[in-house]
Amino acid sequence: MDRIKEIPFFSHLDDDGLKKLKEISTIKKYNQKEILFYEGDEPTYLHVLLDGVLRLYKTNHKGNQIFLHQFLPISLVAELANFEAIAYPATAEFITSGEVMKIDYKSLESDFFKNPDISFQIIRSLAGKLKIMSEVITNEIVLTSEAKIAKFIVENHELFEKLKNTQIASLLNITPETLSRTLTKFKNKNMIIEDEKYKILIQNEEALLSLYL
Amino acid sequence: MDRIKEIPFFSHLDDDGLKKLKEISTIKKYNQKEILFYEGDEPTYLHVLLDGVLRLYKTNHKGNQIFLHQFLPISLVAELANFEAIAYPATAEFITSGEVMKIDYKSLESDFFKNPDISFQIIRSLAGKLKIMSEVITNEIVLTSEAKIAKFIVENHELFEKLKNTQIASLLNITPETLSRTLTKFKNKNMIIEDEKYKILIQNEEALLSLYL
DNA sequence: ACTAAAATTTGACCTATATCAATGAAAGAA
DNA sequence: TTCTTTCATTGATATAGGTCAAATTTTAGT
Repeated sequence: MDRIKEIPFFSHLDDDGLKKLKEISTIKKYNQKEILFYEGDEPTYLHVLLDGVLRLYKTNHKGNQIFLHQFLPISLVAELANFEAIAYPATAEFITSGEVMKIDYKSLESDFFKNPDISFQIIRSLAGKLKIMSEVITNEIVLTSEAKIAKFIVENHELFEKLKNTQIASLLNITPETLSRTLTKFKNKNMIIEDEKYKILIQNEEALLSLYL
Repeated sequence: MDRIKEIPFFSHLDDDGLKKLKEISTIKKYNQKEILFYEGDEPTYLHVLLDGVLRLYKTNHKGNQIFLHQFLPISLVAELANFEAIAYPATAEFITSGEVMKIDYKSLESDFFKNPDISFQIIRSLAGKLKIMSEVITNEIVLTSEAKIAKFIVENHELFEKLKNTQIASLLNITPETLSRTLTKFKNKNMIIEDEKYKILIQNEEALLSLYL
């Protein structure tokens, strides 16, 4: 259980603090596709993702998943619901097997909030989440599909080698058809070329940038 | 300058803390339509809105404003940019005349973050902002226009008396035409009636709820 | 290597909502 | 009150992107 020390969030704790923390927390393993929490659930735990990839999404009126964010270890998960005493605003699903530390939030609040180091870590973590949300808003509300794709190519073109187009489409909350059509358009305009299979090379970065900046 | 004491954010400060705070802050008045900060600006101050109504919005590729939130006094504004050392992700414009306290953030950080009360207030404030962002995402990405309007009627029907339909449309990020057509539809389905001019009465709340829940 | 399943591409079509334009109603100024 | 500007309504049209379906290509399992 000395893994707690490796969590940046708690690395400043003294031995006494670590002991208390162990008392109010448990570690649990999850399989792929298992749900950590559902949109609407009441929060009792503060979750720290120790291992695996956790996907956060909302569901729209048609039942489609709207991708918000993917958590990689080690990170604090969905702390908003805890601090505001509201239900989780999104669903968290493991897309690989994984492991989380579940901390009883009520105990944490009373014991640890006096600790400035912890408070500061929480502030950083909340600010980080806010940044993610702000980016979600930019990507989903401000940008068109074409702009989203252009941005993704510029910022993550190496992912085209690693991910299927269906997966990329799902990260961008667009359909694979739209992604395919738009990539074809970009190729026809010589903005990108497909060097070898699934490897995209940017030919005209300015043109791509101009689509979203 | 004893107004600082009235700011919930700083109400727990002792006299010494208040004195320091005064040294690193100024109060400034703004006129209607003045801009507090633009999307993309680098933050140097932490802003506390003391008076007036401040609108936060992003601008899309066509130059349209996308409404995010309206701040009412007294509240801490746009703290994300400060904590994450990134540029402001949105523009803040006064829609009435107003007044803000501008606090030099760097000094605040070094002096006040050790204070657990302040840290806790900041955590609450960040969590509050996160909640707003989460609601923006729900409203803008998850809901259809019809659902947004139904939700607005259920939760804010009294605002129809106070605001023009163009203003409501802008709060919902839809066009006045869409709002008008949808209201007509709701009236035809006897979900709402327009009692007297601009006063909307809900006739069938269940039907409205079913459109967005 | 052979087959079944999954992913991609392309075309045809659909839908929600924006845009544009015209008309009428309300509000504010003279 | 009358005039002018703003606001609301309605119809016609445009458009981005989704849905459905079929053909083709790629990937994975045996």
